[in-house]
Amino acid sequence: MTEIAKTSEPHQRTRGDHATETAEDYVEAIADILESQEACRVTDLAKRFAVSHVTVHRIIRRLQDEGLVVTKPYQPIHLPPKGKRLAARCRERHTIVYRFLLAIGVDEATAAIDAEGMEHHVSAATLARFRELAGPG
Amino acid sequence: MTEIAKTSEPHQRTRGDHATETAEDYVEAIADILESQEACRVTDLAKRFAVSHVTVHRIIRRLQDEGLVVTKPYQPIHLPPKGKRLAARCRERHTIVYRFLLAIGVDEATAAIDAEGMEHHVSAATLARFRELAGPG
DNA sequence: TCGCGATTGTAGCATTTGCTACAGTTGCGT
DNA sequence: ACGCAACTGTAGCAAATGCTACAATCGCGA
Repeated sequence: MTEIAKTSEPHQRTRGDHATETAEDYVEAIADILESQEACRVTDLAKRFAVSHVTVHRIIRRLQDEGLVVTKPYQPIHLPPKGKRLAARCRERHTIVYRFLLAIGVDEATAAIDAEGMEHHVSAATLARFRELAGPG
Repeated sequence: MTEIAKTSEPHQRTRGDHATETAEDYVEAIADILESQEACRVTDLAKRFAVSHVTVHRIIRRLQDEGLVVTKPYQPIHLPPKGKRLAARCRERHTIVYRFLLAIGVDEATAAIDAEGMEHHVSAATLARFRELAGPG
């Protein structure tokens, strides 16, 4: 019973959602860091996410497998075109959500925190409405 | 390096966020089900979340440890006062987010989906603004 | 009352994401 | 040229959330 898992790779649907969020967060962070520094290292991300360097290392390795980032042992992390595109999309979405929250009267600190969590759950349709209501940027 | 994990229980911060979301989702779902049926069973939740009954069983056991739900072997699931309070809070928040999305012009189907994901990331301050902008319910 | 289907519970495994502890690299200063 | 500190990588563990497969329980109909 339960009639689930009709597809070949079972539990990948829900897991996938979270994995996607992680990928987006990391790629976005890497793009951010690469704007203020010449190189992005595992340690930078570990500080950013308040996580051990080991966790970052493993996630980066997975992102590399997915073609979203590029690294070599003991070398900084780069974004290939695919990663840059994703970063740009995430960045834009994040900005829209953030500006929208400000526009409806949420204070900056709260808007920053909420945008961080909300952005991954805002559909294209909702984002479009947010964009309009956020007013001119 | 990494200077994290100063507290006694390390990786509980981030994990905790997700665990909280799960708890809220389940308690909310139980409250929902108990409104349309006289009893809420593991199977009902498994269908609701499109997950195996085993996964539900384990989560319910954890929620029971936290005092959010009450169950006995082979018996339906109930909500103690603590669980009912949490459910009420979640429900209200969910409703506000949903009504808000409708108010800004998002279609019902999309609003339902987005509200589901967004609700866990909306702070009290943002929720207050949402409530005002959602208009009279 | 007996049995069979549905529900619930248990065992065991995989994956993700945390961690600590330790090992390997790199690079800079002496 | 050497060594130490910082950074990176590896090994191994815990917990959460998925799964399948199998066992146990319940309840209803024959």
